[in-house]
Amino acid sequence: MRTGRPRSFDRDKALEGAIAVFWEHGYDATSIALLTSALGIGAASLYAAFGDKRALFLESLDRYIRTYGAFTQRALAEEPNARDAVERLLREAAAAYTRPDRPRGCLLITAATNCSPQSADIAAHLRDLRAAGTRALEDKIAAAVRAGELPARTDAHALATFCSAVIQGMSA
Amino acid sequence: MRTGRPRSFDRDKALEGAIAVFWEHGYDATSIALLTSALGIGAASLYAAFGDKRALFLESLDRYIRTYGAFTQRALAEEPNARDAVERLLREAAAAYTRPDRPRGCLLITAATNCSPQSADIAAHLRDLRAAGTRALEDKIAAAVRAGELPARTDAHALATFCSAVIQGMSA
DNA sequence: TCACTTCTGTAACGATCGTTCGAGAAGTAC
DNA sequence: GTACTTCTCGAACGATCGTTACAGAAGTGA
Repeated sequence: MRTGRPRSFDRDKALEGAIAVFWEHGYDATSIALLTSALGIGAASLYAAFGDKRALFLESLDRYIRTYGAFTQRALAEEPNARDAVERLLREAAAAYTRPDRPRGCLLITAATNCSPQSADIAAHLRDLRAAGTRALEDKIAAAVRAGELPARTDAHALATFCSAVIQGMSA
Repeated sequence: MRTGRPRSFDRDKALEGAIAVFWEHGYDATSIALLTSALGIGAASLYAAFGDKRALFLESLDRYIRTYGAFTQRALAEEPNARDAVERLLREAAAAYTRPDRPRGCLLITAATNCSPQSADIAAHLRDLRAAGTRALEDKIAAAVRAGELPARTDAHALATFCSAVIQGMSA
């Protein structure tokens, strides 16, 4: 059994709250004071539970991708046809980014636009994640081209990039 | 003649430099220290010439719209056909947002995403400016529909919103 | 009960934020 | 020359940033 004074808050609920705050304000604009007041816990507790701000953001990001943002991977994995996958992707993105009970847009897209120079690594990390998503879409399209579902002259890279741009535009 | 010690720098050049810094880092992430080092001016001189940070940003924004961002209004004003206007808009936006000698994207779109709560009015102002641009596009499309250039059932609002989303996506 | 461990609230750290004050520099007007 | 106005440099303001030290609270194991 774990000894010592038990934590007075639910770590998972706090993480969920942190996701909401980061989602709404981005990384830089989310201060520790904002987090502590939103989550109702002291700064020391937050640091003891999650490390520093950067680690808390990365953990929030990881959970976000596996929950709120998972529809993108599901669309690509569950739809056998590439065209259906793209259509579902766009439809679900439009729905997900405008839900009234959640912050608007996509955490990956908006969290680190215009970040300060000292958090450039966070911005780079988010850029990599977005690029990975675009590449997954490109692979799906390229596979469909090889399978004959799409015209042979389809530029998979350009099409995937365009779809990502549309999604990023919807997010804003 | 204006008496007193003359200003040691070119106000217009400084404003141009401020546009570049705001364009690259956004509003919140642009600190006064960043501006003074980029422009080679002391903080007091900057305040004497432009007021405070907010006023400097608004003046930079005004000048940006009339120079770098003017292609949008030109496309709508100079192209008689709505379809040509939209095509030109998209092409010129793609070119303008990827010029290697300038920061990427659009200042209006990226400057105040994820801003801190105390600069929410700046974000609201930028939102209004973007909305005005979308409305101008919508008016152009609606006029084309009335003139018979586009199908009568065209949803001008939806189409204009979609084009704006694509442009905003290209900016990111 | 008593040691031990872990968490919590408070207060503070140095750094940076936007902004301003004061002394001196650099001009014009007389 | 002197008076006057304006700008420039450096230091400093209070506020906030992310982060941590410290003392006490609240548990477990004996």
